[in-house]
Amino acid sequence: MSDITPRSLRWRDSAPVRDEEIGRDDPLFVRAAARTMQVLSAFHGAEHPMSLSEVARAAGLDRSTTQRIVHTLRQLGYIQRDPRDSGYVPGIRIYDNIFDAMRLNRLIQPAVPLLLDLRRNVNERVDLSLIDDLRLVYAARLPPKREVLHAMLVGLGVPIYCTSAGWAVLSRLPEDEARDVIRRSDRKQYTARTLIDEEAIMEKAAEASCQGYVIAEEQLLPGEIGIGAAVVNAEGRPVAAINVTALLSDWTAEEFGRAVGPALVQTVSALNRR
Amino acid sequence: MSDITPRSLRWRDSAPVRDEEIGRDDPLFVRAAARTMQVLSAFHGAEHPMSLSEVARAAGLDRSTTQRIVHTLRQLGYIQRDPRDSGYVPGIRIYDNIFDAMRLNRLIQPAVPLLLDLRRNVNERVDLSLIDDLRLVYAARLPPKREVLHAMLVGLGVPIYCTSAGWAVLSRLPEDEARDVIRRSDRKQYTARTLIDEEAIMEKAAEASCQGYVIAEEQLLPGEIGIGAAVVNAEGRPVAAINVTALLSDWTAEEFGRAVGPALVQTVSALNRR
DNA sequence: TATTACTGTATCGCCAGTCGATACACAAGG
DNA sequence: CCTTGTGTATCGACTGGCGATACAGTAATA
Repeated sequence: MSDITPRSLRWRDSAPVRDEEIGRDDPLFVRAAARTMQVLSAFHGAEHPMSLSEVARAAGLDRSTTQRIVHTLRQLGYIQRDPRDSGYVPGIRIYDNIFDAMRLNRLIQPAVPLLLDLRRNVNERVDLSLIDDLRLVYAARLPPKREVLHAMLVGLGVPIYCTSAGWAVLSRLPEDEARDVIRRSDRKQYTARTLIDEEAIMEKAAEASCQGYVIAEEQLLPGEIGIGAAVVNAEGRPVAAINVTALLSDWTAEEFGRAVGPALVQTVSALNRR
Repeated sequence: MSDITPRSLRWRDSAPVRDEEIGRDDPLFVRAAARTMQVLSAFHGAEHPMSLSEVARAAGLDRSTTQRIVHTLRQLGYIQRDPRDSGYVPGIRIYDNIFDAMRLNRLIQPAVPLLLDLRRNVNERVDLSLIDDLRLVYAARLPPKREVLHAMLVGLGVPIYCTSAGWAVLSRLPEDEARDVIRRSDRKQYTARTLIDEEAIMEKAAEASCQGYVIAEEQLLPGEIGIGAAVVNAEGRPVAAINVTALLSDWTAEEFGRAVGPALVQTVSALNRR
């Protein structure tokens, strides 16, 4: 079974609903809702449609409980049976939620035309991502004219510690928070050049801080070069990031920075503080 | 507040979780899960970030209950507060679910390269949509070179009764089911030319049935022309649809059909019965 | 043909957990 | 001042969900 993303591109470190989060000492915390979402998020990183027991295991719930919740979610359209291979998969109803999320997101709406402008200028892949603790989640993704497969990876999460956009985000955080993010990341060595040393990463953040953007070479995928900048809100806190990605075979880092950097900074500053 | 979709493009007939669905006579139906999803789907068609009371009203739940569920979903990242305007909006965690849904969908994976091929041939917007009862939900959407805004409307639902893709879907259903879908649709007159008569719609379906594709002119938006074909599974039931959309100013219906039809049929048949 | 290990599905009693009433602090607008 | 909206918190009554337990089917062992 092929996948819409190459194997190397599937990061599993998206944060699932953790078991410990349930049963917390919070009178307002309704466990049933958490259980429901645990079931829904049981599909994280799954390779195949999942059987009931697999869902239960992934959700950390009893098989009986899982059964009833799955049954309910199925009736509501949030879970379906896979038509061929037997097993459960997320249902179409989910798509409604993502559409609502994008529609109500104050950042995405004004960003789209600006991203299109940027793409027109630089003619490489342009991404807008939102920040989720340790990772960036693609919210919009414009492929370059030269089409690659990644047309629709909205929802994919990439780590902050080893991406250009992530470094740009770090540069806008107070130092202690930035270091905290880095430390809590499980720094995997995706390529030989992936930075995992805290100081090295902070140095990249510093670079982003003074230039407004920062370039990452081969951090997640060999042969890939990225340039990223962070979007901040009215309080100056980072809320999103934009990055442009290209192939190292087409650019040197210096050329890439000179060609794309200014346009990127301009796009980001148009979105800042809104 | 601008929106990522023009006002005329926001169909509200996406099916929310209905109140009647809760409290049904089903011992396996867990109400708490339904309540949770009612809260999550309360954002359907919302124009602004919603206050607690608005969420409660939209979800059809008590304010207290809503409060606790929102509280929980917020801790889990499925709901956030809008940073500027006060109010709740769907959280980033939602994006994980959509990504899982797409990744585990057996149809989307093999479809992407085929859609790219098709787009390369016809050079107009190409959509893949999944069927959700009365509507089609965009699952992949490839904009044409000539960029329009609609870069990322994954998750948008459009009605079946008045779209080319929808007619193609109808053509693959048994007649009684097709008529049932049409009757249950609340047939709105989007444009002057929108078909709302059952027989007229069935005729379009018949056209789709013999040609393999069908053309729709100005059904949802003035000036828009679309051509659609349905994808069927091994049992011959429709599971998805592909449509190509262009501007009436660029094509006559006949030209459009001759130019795009064969390529579309070929793409669809490559996806059929898998 | 048993045996085992999976599926998905169904039933039911007990008691944990949720509902919803009720209340409070605060802000905006008349 | 009152009124009407926020968001948040507390708590007792009672319901509704948990999870043990069971069963039919299927597929891959022996």
